[in-house]
Amino acid sequence: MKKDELLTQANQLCAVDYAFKRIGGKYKARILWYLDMRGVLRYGELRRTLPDITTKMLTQTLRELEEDKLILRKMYHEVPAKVEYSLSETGQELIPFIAHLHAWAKKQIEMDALSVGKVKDERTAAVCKSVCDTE
Amino acid sequence: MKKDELLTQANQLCAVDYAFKRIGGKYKARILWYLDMRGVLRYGELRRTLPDITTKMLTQTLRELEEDKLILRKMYHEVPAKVEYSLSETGQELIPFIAHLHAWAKKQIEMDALSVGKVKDERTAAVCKSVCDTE
DNA sequence: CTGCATCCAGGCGGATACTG
DNA sequence: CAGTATCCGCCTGGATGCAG
Repeated sequence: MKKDELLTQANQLCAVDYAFKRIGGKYKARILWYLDMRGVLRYGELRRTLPDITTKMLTQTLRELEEDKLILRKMYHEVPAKVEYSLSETGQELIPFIAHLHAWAKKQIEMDALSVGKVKDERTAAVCKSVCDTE
Repeated sequence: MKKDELLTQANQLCAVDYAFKRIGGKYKARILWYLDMRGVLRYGELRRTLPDITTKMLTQTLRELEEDKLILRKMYHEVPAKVEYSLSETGQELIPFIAHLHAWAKKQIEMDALSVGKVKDERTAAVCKSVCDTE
């Protein structure tokens, strides 16, 4: 959802609602998080970092983040094409909150694993950890 | 989505993704936020606080939050019925992050209003403000 | 390499009516 | 008062193929 569409109905929305419309969705927070951790990323790097994303969703999500001015897009007119994405200043303001959420989630996942006794495959978990939880 | 369903696929998920699955959706964050601001709330009070919610979504969302142990549910076997909802300890740990998000969103909304020059209806905005942004 | 176009399924959430 | 039950539209997101 675009920012100006949101504004037209801003009256009936509260701030928390507004925020979730801008950074909600299946991939937005993760992309912001990765961009903060790794700095500047190319399209293909992002795609490899999110193994479950399709090109359609990656492009669409990046466009929305760009229109909302949360990320910066830099094109190089070369052959083959090259595009770099990075966090904007506004986007960086969101990192502390994603970090807090991330810390909370990690703790929860560990507690869940203990109490329920699942998550056996430690190797797979380690892969996810290396991709997602690098600090 | 329930917690145990999440755990079965936890290996392929990263922490940020996990968190958004638990507090994402259209109403979850707002409900947690209101419960923190107002303490204990009854079903009907919650419904009035979220003017745009239907009983189906309110019940469903409350059930999911309860199963995820983010809120507490206390029933009184009286006539007429009475049920009270409040934050659990785990739920309270999420408040700082929602607060941060809320502050960010408020700032963004003001900036958007200035730059785009919309949001004319101040009375309606005031209503939302009184309901959503009470501190 | 970095996308866009098209088609399609599933599920989130809405509307309405009914109940202990 | 605090929900259930049912039906249904829409929109998110997936799969595939094509293009500059």
